[in-house]
Amino acid sequence: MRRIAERVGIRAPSLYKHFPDKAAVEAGLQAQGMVRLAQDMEAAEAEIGDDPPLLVLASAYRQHALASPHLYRLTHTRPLARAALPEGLEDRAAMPLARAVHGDIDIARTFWAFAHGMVMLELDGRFPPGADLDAAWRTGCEAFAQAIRIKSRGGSA
Amino acid sequence: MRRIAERVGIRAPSLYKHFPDKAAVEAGLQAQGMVRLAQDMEAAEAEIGDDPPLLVLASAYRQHALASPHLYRLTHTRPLARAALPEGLEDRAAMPLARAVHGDIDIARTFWAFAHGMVMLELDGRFPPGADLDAAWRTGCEAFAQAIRIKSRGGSA
DNA sequence: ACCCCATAGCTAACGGCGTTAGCCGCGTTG
DNA sequence: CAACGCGGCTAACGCCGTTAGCTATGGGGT
Repeated sequence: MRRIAERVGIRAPSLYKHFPDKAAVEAGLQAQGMVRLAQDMEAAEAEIGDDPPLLVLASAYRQHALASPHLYRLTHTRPLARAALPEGLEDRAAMPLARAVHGDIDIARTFWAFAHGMVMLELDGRFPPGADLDAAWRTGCEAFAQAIRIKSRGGSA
Repeated sequence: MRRIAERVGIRAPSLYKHFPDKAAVEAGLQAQGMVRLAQDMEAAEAEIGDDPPLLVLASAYRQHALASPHLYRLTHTRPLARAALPEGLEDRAAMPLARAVHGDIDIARTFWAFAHGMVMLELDGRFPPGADLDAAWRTGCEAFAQAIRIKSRGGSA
């Protein structure tokens, strides 16, 4: 809080004239993080073209997280302060993935967990130094793409 | 540190006669967390039988994390203090999964990320209240099992 | 047998954290 | 023109990890 205050040219206690406590500041930053995620995912979706959709979304997700790791952590590694979130934002951020998996909620959640896990392990420096993370991302995306194909065998073409 | 000391019937500064600092205590706990993980994964591997290996390992992993969430966090959400780790322990914990994926390192890493992501999202209360997590776990395990089958089509039977 | 010193406890205190209490000046509003 | 509230400020509280420095106890060497 003191450091945030300093960046704004203010003393720490004055922050409490604008936010009730640290948690509220974090909630505001979470909202910002969700907005940026939604924007980045929508931008990625628009650029899918003929590439594998999951791989495009996954690459964008990874880049999103690595570009501002602190904000990513703040946004995604604690309970989401939904009360302080613009209405519909959470869904908006999830829609590009939901469309890519043809609305299959289990695959969506599973793929989300995969991407979040990959990102967190990378941010936390958990992979061995030489690990080929691009290959791992590719492998994961292909596995889920295959799962979608199988699941929709009886639903569409 | 004061709370740990109290549990041992000691004052906080006396802890520093046994550990150089808080990070060293955490490293010790990380080592304990890794030992338990290795034990739990080995136990799961022994009970695979005719069940899907990935699903058995995944269930054990999830149970392991949910059984002591604080220790799981401490062990797996920060850089691993490898220097303070018994030699070979990290590999030992990874072996059951490595065997289940027939040594495919990319699938192993990917599956690990999936499991870690699922666990972290659950621990952080990130899933919507009614979410069917068992179904998500099942879906993920099946997707990776399928990926293994495809990959080994040219290698073994 | 005795001395010595390492071990392992203690209290006091430091700087940093989030936070609260209380003060003050300025600008807007009735 | 007075009143009030908004948004700054300082001082201080209780928590945190950590350090300095004191002390008692107990095992080993002469």
